[in-house]
Amino acid sequence: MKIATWNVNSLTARLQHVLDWLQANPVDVLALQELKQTEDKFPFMELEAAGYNAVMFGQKTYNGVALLTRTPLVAADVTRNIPGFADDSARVIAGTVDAPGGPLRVVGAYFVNGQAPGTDKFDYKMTWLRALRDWLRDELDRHPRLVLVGDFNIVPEDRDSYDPVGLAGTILHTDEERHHFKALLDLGLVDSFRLFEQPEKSYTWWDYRQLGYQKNRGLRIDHILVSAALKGQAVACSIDRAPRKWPKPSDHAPVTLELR
DNA sequence: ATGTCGACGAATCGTCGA
Repeated sequence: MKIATWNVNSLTARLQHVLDWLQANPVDVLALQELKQTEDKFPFMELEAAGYNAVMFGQKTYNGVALLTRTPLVAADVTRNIPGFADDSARVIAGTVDAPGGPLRVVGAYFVNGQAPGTDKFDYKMTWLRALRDWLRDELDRHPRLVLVGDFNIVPEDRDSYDPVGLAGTILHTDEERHHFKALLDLGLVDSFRLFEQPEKSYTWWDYRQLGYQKNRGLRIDHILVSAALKGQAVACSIDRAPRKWPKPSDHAPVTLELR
């Protein structure tokens, strides 16, 4: 069973990339972020023709998340955003899929970027991260078999940044953000990418500017965290850089986890 | 290199967010 996550930077602009990638990589679940579209624009038909069911939570211009699945989700328990946390942004969608070993809870999220420390947006990021952790604590009680996937907008460790010294203390690299990432691990979640040997300088995002991809000036900010109950079933986790080389790419690459 | 990309509203570019 394979679960993937991809920030597509507008599904309107990237639908063909998603369809092409799914054809080559027929994962069981694909979580998408930054759809930048409302539900009436969402390509349900095209995805269905490609063999995928979809649930989405969108808004105009910004944010927006979806879960694409080869088999329909348990419809009754799809959750949009963090329950009890008032939020103008569409950032979270969670659902349950049937999987070997029992139902699997998939939480797809587009974490707040936060702009820069000291700004209102950074404060919102901290508040949102606290609310996410508090909700996930309960969610893990209800669903011990859980994966948290998406664009975390957090560089967990120095080795996940092309310039950890020059960028120390800047957005995505602050101690406060890393503290929140660790707080998720303290819930029993594990960064599945680090369960396996990985190439040096593995990143999931590269700035469009300054030949960021060509120079591998990237960050690893897209993650797949697995609950303790699932950790033993993880077989592989990898970043697929291929679509980052296609014409008009998303600035993010997809990440895929394989569970046995 | 503020050095790109995408969406939007209003104009055929400026602004915002990432």
